[in-house]
Amino acid sequence: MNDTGSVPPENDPLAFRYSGVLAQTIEAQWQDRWDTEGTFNTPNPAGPLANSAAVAGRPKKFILDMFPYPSGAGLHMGHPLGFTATDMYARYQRMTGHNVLYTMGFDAFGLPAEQYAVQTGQHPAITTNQNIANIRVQLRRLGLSHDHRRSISTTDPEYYKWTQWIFLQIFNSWFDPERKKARPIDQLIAEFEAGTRAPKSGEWASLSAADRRRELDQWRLAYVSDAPVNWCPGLGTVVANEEVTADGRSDRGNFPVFKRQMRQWMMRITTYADRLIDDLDALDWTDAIKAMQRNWIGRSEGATVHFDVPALRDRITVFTTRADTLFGATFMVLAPEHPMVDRITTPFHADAVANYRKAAEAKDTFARQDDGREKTGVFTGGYAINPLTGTEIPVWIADYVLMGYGTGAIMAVPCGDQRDFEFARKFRLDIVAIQDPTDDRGTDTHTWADAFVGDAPYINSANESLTLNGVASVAEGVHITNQWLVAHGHGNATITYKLRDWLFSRQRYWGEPFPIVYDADGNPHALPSAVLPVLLPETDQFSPRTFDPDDAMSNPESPLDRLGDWVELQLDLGDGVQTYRRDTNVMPQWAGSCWYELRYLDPTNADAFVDPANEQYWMGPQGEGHPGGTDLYVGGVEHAVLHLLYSRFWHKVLFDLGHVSSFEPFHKLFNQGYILAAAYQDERGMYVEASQVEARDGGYFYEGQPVRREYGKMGKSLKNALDPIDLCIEYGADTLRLYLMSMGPLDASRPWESKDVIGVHRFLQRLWRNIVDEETGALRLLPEPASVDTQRIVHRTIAGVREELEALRFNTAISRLIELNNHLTKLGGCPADTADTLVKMVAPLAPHIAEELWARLGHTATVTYEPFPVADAALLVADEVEYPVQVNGKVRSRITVAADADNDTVQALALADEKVQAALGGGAPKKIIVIPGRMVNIVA
RNA sequence: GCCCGAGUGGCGGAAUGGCAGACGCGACGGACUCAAAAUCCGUUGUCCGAAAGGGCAUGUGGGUUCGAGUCCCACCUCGGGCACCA
Repeated sequence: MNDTGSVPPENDPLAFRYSGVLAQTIEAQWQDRWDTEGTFNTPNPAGPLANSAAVAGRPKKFILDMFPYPSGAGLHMGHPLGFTATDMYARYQRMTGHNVLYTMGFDAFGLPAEQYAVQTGQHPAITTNQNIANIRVQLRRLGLSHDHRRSISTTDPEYYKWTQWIFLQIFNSWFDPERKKARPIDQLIAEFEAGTRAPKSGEWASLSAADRRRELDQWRLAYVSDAPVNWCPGLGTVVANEEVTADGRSDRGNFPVFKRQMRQWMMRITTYADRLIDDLDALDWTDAIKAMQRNWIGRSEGATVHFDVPALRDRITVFTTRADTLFGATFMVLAPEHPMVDRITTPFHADAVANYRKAAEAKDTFARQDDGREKTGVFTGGYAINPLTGTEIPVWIADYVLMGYGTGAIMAVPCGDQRDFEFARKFRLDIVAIQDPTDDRGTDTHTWADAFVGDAPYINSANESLTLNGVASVAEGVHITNQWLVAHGHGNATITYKLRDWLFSRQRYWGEPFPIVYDADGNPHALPSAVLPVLLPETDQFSPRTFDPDDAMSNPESPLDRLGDWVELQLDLGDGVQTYRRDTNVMPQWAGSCWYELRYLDPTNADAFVDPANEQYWMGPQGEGHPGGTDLYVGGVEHAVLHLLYSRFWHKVLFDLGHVSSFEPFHKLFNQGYILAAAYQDERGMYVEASQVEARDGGYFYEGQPVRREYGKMGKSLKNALDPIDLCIEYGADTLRLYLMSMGPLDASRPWESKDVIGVHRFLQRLWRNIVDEETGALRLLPEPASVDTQRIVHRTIAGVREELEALRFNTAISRLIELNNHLTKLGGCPADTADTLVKMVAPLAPHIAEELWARLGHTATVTYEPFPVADAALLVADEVEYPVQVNGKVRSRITVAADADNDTVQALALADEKVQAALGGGAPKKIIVIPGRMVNIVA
C-alpha cells in the first residue's frame, strides 16, 4: 500500500471476481431489495394479513426457530447454524410451491436485561429494544427470508397482553379427571350446583361465598399454593424444579437453592402428565428428546399397598412397582417428614427420632440426594403388619426415603433392592430371599454381597390364598400379586409421577405482571380481560432484594412490592368498588415462549391471540391422528425439558378450551448440534484468547508460552467465540451459510475450522466464474447446448439435491452442487441452456449470489418463487451400466453392459471377462448373484 | 448405576445390506508470476512393488449373509441425559 491508496476497482483486472468484497456488495443490494419489495411477506387466510387468492391452492409450511434471547453481545455462531438451516428449508419449500410462514421473534424478558439495568440504572426496556434492533441488523445480514411483519417481542405490551390473557384462561379452568381435559371453571360451578359433582369441602349449597371461592381455587389449573418451593436467596427469587440442577443449585447463577414453605403461583401441569407422555407418540421428535421428556415426567406404574398399624388403628400406605416382592418386605421406612412419624414413635425412641428429624431437616436437598452416601436412619419403635405374611415388621425413618415421591413411605425388601439391602445390613434387619438367584450365590442371604435384581423363580412366597412359588417372571409375579391385593382390600393399582406442579411466580421486575388482584381476605381475583394488558409499572428500582446466597431463612421481596401506588387500587369486580392489592410477582421467562409460535400466525390481531382460521390453516392437524403443530421446529437440546414441556402444556390447555385445533405445538422437532472450537489453556489452567494462539512446531503458543489445546462449545467462557458478522465481512453471508451447513449433519456437534471456510468460498467463486466473466462482468456462457452427458449429471444433481433438502441434509446437498459445478468447470463454463437450472438449485442455499446471477441471466423477478427444477426420469437412467464383478466378495473386474440387459446376459458377460476367468483359476463357479443395475458376485 | 447417541484417511465428513473414503480442508507436484499471495491443473487411505498388480483397512472380538461401515451378540472408548424415584 502506498500514498496513492488502494487500486481503484476499475483498474483491477479481476474487478468482477467473486471475492468477499464483491459478495458484500451484492448481498447488501439484495437485502435492500427484499425489504423494499416485501419479498418474504406471507399471506394469511384471514385477518389483517389475509390474501385469500395468494393462499388458495398452495400447501403450507410453518417453519420455526427457537427464538433468541436478545443479549447485548448479539448473535453468536450457534444462532446462524440453526437459522441458516431453517432458511434454506424455507426457501426450498417456497420453490416447491408452498406458502411458507417463516419469521423471527425475541424472548426478551429475563434476568440478564434486568441485571444490566440494575448496573446501569437504565430501564431494561431501553436496553432490550437496543439489543433487538442490533440483532435485527445481524439477522438481516445473514440473508434470512423472514416475514418481518410477523416478528414479535415477548416484552411488547401488545404481546404480553395475550400472555396474561392465556394465564386467565388457565386460571379460569379446571381439569376434569373423567374427561381428562381442561374445562371452564363455570362448568365446574354448574356441576356443583346441579349436584353432579361433589366439592372437596362439603355441600356446595351450604358453603359460604368465601368457602366456595376457596373450593374453586382447589380446582383451578393456576392456583396459589402454600407449598414447599425452591427459594434461591442469591437470586432473590424462587425457581421451578426444572431450574434446579442435580446438585441443588440454581440453573442460572449457580446459587444454593433451599426448600421453603411459601405462597406462590403454581400450574397444575401434573394433571396433564399422562397426555404429555402419551402424545409424544404422535410427534416426529428424536427418541433422545422423547426419552428426556418421559424421564422428567417419570410415570411409574405400580400399586399402593396398605400396611396395618394395630397400635394406632391406622395404616401406612406405600407405593411400589414390585408388589411381587411383598413376601420379602421385612421392615418399613418412612421419610423423616412423614405425618405419621409423631404418632408411631414410642416414648422410648422419641428422643432419637426427634434428633434424627432435626438433623435431616438441616440438610439441604443436595446433601440428601448424594448417591452412595452411607445409609442412616432410626427405629421408631412402631410396627406394621405385612399384609401377605401377617407378620409384624419394624418401622424406621431414614432420609433416603423422600417425602416428595410416592407416599413418602416404602416397604423395604432388602433381598431385592440395593438401598434396602445396605440399610438392612447396617442395622442388622432381616433379609429373606424370595427368589432363587440365577447366579450361583444361593439362597442364604447372610453370604450375599448385594441385593439380587432380575427374573428368577420365586421361593418363600406363599400364604393360604396366594402363591408365587414356581413363577419365574417378575412381570407375572407383579400381576398376580396386584390382583390379590385388590381382591383382599390391601391395595390398588396406582400410577405416580416424578413431575411436580410448575412453580409459576418469580420475585423480579422484568417479566409479565399477573392479571390478578387480592381482596381484603387475601383471595385472588382475575382481572377482566378488557383491562389487559396489566402494564409493567415504571420504576428505577429494578432489583429484587437478594440475600447472602446461603441465608436459607431470608424471604423474597419483589421489586413490585415497593410500588405502593401501583399495588393498591380501587376496583369494582361485581361486588361494588373495593380496595384490592395487585399481585406483585411476575411470570417466569418461560411464559412468553409458551405460545409465541401462535402469535406469529396472526401478529397484528387486536381481537384475539390468533384467529382460529389462521391457526387451523398454519397449525391444524394434517389428517387422521396428526397432532397439528409447526411443520419444523429447530433449536438446541438444552430446551428438551423446560421450554418444550411447558409450551406443550399450555398448548393442550388452549386445545381443551377450544382456542386451537392442534393438540401439540411442534410436530417435527430437530435439534441442531453445537459448534465446537479449539480452546487453549495456559499452564495455570486459564483459558487464553483462542484467536491469538499460534500453532508451530507441532505445539500451540500464546504470547510465546506453550498452551494446551482442547475442544469445547464455542463461547465466551472458553474464549474461543467467533462473530458471525466478521465472517460475513471477510467472505460474505453466502459463504458463511454454506460453510455452516457443509461442516456435517445438522444434528451433530462439530468443531469450527476457520481454514476450511475457503472451500465453500471457492465453490461460489467457481460457480460465479462459470457464468460471469471476472474481468468484464459480462455473461460468459457456453453457446452450445449441454451434452447428454452433462444433462445426465444435471438431472442426477436435481434429484439428489431435492432428496437431500427434503431431509435437511444440507451438507450432502452442497456436495452434489459442488460436484456439478466441478463438472461445468471442466467443460470451461456453464452451457447457456443449463444456467437457469443451476442458479435455481443454488438459490435456497446461497440466495444472494443466486439472485445476482439470476438477474444477470436476464430475469427481472426474484428467484425466490421460481419452481425448483424437476429431474427428467429419462435422464436419470443411463444407456449403459458399469457392473463391478466380484469373485468371492472381492472386486476383480468391471464390465459395461446395456442398461436393459437381462440377468443372464450380464452373467454371461461377467463370466467371459478375462480377469474374472483368471481369478476363478479355471474352476467352475458355485453360484452367481446378479443384482440388476448394481453388481455381480461370483462364488467360486 | 440406568437410559440415549457416536467411534470410518493427517482433519471435517460421505456411503437404500451391493465398487468404503463422495465433497471439502490440509499436504505434495505443476502452471501463471521477477517473486509471493490469490487463482488454475494434477496426485493424495495404508503397506509391498520400478510398474503391472497385490496385501491390509470403517473401535475390539464373535455371528448372520453370496456379500457387513451398515444387521445380531459381547466388550472397549468418547459425548449427552437422568440418578437413593421405591
